[in-house]
Amino acid sequence: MTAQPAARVTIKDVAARAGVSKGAVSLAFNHKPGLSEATRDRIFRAARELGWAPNLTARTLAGSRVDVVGLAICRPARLLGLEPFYMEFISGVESVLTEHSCSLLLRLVRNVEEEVGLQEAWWRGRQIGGAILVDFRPDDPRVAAAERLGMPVVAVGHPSLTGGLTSVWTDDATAVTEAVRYLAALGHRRIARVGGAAALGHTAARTAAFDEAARTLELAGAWQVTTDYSGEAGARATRSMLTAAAADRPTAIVYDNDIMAVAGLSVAAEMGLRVPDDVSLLAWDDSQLCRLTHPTLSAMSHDVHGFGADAARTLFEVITGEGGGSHPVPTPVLTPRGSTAPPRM
Amino acid sequence: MTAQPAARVTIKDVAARAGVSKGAVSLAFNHKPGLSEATRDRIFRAARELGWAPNLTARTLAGSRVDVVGLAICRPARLLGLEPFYMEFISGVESVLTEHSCSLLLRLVRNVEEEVGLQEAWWRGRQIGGAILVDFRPDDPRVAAAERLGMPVVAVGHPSLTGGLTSVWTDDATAVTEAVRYLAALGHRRIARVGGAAALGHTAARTAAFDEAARTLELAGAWQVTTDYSGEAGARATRSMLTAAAADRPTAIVYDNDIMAVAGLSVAAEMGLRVPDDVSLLAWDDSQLCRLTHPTLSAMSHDVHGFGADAARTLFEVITGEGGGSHPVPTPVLTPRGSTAPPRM
DNA sequence: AACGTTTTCTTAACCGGTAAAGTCCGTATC
DNA sequence: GATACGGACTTTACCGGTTAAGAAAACGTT
Repeated sequence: MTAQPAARVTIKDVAARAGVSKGAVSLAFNHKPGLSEATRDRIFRAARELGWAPNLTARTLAGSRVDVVGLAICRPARLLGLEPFYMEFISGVESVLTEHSCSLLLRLVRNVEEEVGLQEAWWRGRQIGGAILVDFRPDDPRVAAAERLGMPVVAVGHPSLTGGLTSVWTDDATAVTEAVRYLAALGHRRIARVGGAAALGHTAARTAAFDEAARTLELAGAWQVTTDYSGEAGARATRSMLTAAAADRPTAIVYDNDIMAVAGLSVAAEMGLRVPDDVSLLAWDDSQLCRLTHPTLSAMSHDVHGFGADAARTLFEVITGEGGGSHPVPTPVLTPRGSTAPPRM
Repeated sequence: MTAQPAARVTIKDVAARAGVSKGAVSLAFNHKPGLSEATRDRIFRAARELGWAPNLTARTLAGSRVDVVGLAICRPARLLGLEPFYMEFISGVESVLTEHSCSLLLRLVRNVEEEVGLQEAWWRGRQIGGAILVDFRPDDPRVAAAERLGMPVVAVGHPSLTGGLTSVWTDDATAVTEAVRYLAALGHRRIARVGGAAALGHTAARTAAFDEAARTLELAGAWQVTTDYSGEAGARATRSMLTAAAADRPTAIVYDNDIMAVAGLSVAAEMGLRVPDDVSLLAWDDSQLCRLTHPTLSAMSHDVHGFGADAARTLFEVITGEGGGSHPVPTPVLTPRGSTAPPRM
């Protein structure tokens, strides 16, 4: 990948045109003191006339800032396309980065080890000024790696998973508990959950919280499985739940994302079951999708865009060294729509 | 955004450890001739022991390659989250970039002018070695900008929109024609289309092709509208079509993406219309979503992942100067599923 | 008028690499 | 035995900025 032979204008050209040294141009463009208003104006005029903008690569090398943050996502590419979560998260991140005229370096990776290597290469190579780490799993190697490198990062995940890293997280346990309580309050006793990827830390947290809630509420028929977050997996799981013997068949199912909930809805329809009369469905994340189905999907609603923005903001705090303590974002709130109702035996 | 005070290993440290000059280290790491096997080994060992990797920023500045390609997307952030298209496209792009250990610099922008400015800043600042341009509109300013800058780009869009730029495109006209022919062959005469954003070039192309097909097939009841690609807009458009007087009401609707088709399905259900008996629906792009609904959605199926990969591959060809001519990717093919059938009057 | 201060700007070193030109040395050539 | 040559490195000059230290001009003071 070689550079094109294009006559690029550099700081030297601007300096020559303004009749000053390149040091002066640098001062002007970084709004540092030591220049008269007149010279400053002359420099900016010259730069404008030449269409010059500082070369960020050189600027980075010279040791000041790095205007890029890294984000590596580790999920099968095919699934990513469909998961509204990430794109919405990214758009939230972007909205904050843009304010700081900062860009996002994105990369899809196959596994955590690859991500560790990538982040290290990015950091060592001064490609990024910090990173957002997502999808934590127990004993995640990225915690140690980030600390070893001294790289500013914000971890998106519960503190129990992210070690000493500054983190931003949703209170999954509370949200799951609320979801189960809601369904139980409607009168459901046999409640099932179609979870996400078992390897992920927050899936484990939700699974534990679900168990706990079922025990507290003395729900005999609680039942949960984990999947890969795909619609197909969601459909499969739902199908196997709904074809169980009538005495075991759940009357309400909670999903770990909205894609699987949509798939569940379709399975119910295909089996001739009415939602919510025969079975209630409760989605998670609540993208626009939940309002597009019929019936509309009740969901644990979550401002994913805001979540991303919050993560980015926190990263900036870490980078500038202003505390940037860990904190939770608002817990997903229950948004009842058309897919949940009391069970009709 | 200042750098962290971390003791970073540089080429000098490696050189010292291996007992050679930094020039030698550079030669070794770029696999250039002029070093004995023994020295080469010593250098690599030293680098491994110190955990050194070349600083890409410095490497870029020194004038060789840039291992980053830019992609700016111009759609309201909220919509992006839901559109499976982009994430899937990106994952395709990534799959090729990864092979070249190249990263993607992503940015969401508000309008084309902002994008032009951004791409120019990226290019001038040596942040990127090339760019992928998407969502062309008539008289797109990016064509001139890219040519003026001499920046390697691949334009995703029909050559009639992308001027002299190397481009990769789908044959929308043919696909639309096929879609309309198919519905007409099933016996539909009143066919409607819910299009995407009017400002986009390919929307115009599809609109024209739809008109043309309707004329050729002498369909009196052809009817189309444009939207913003959102599910809400799709629902609104569908609702207004399906509430038309019976004599005008379309018996088949083609959508410009799958989100709107899903929304359309839900509107039909809400109005008590059976799909496909009362109305046939045909989606576009065909993400996993189309297989998750009930009935499943027939779609003009399109390998978006492959499309992205193709765009990235073409960009590399442009960068290395190997021709890299414009070419179409496979035309979307009709994938009939459960949402299309002959009309039942 | 001489002198200390500021203000304003220049110089030069440096960031961490690359690449062209230069040096040194062993060996084949005549 | 002087000369030419090629292999193995080293030197050195960039790339395009930043920044600390230095210098010159402007200014206020006594």
